[in-house]
Amino acid sequence: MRLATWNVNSLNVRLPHVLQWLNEQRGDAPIDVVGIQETKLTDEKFPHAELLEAGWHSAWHGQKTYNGVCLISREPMTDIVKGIPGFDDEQARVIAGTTADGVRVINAYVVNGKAVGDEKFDYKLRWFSALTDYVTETLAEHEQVAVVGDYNIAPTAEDTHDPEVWEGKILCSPQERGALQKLLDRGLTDAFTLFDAPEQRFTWWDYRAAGFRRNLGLRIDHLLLSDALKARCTGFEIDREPRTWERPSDHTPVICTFE
DNA sequence: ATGGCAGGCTATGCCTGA
Repeated sequence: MRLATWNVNSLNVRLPHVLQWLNEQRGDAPIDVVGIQETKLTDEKFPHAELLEAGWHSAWHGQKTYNGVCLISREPMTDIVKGIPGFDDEQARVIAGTTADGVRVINAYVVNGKAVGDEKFDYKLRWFSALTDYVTETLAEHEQVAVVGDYNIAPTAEDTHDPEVWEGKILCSPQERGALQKLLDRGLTDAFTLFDAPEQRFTWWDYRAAGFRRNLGLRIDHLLLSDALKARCTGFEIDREPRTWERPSDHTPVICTFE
């Protein structure tokens, strides 16, 4: 089984890339589920029919202009839950579902936060705390859990292209890293840490100033695994290829393989 | 040098992103 996460920065613009990428992954090791963030689509505009025609099932949770998440899968997912239960949120940032073989997948687009101390930063921390409680409840109900998505948090200084620029700033503050650690402490492992760190570890590059060419990146997209799922994990890959395509998303897909 | 680029919309400039 292969599970992926990808912030596509508008599914309207990026649907051809998503279909091309899913198609290229077919064969020996096809993608079973990909959690997508920043669809930027209202529910009525979600390209459900186009995906189905291409052989993919989907579940979506969208809003106008901003945010929006979905799960695209080879087999239909079940028990779809949208948003964080019990957390009143106008922003469509979370969707969860269970795969055919019983893996509970929570797909999240974590709040950016704008700047440390900004009111959006406070919302980010409140929101992440609610996500942490939700994950804790999910771990009590399911053995195999994956919490995937765009976390908008670079876990360590090594996950930034230039710590001089990033340390202490948004995405890299002690508060955000502490919140991520608290989530991990509930019983999850960052799949990236299961294998030798690749030379290229970033998952996002700034559109500006030739960020990709100059490798001005961050590692902010993650797949966090419960112990039972971690035991099945045989591979981790950041696929930089779609970032090289014409008119790409600023994020690139991250994939976990399971036996 | 604190911007650059990209997407979406109240659109022909502004907001958000990371």
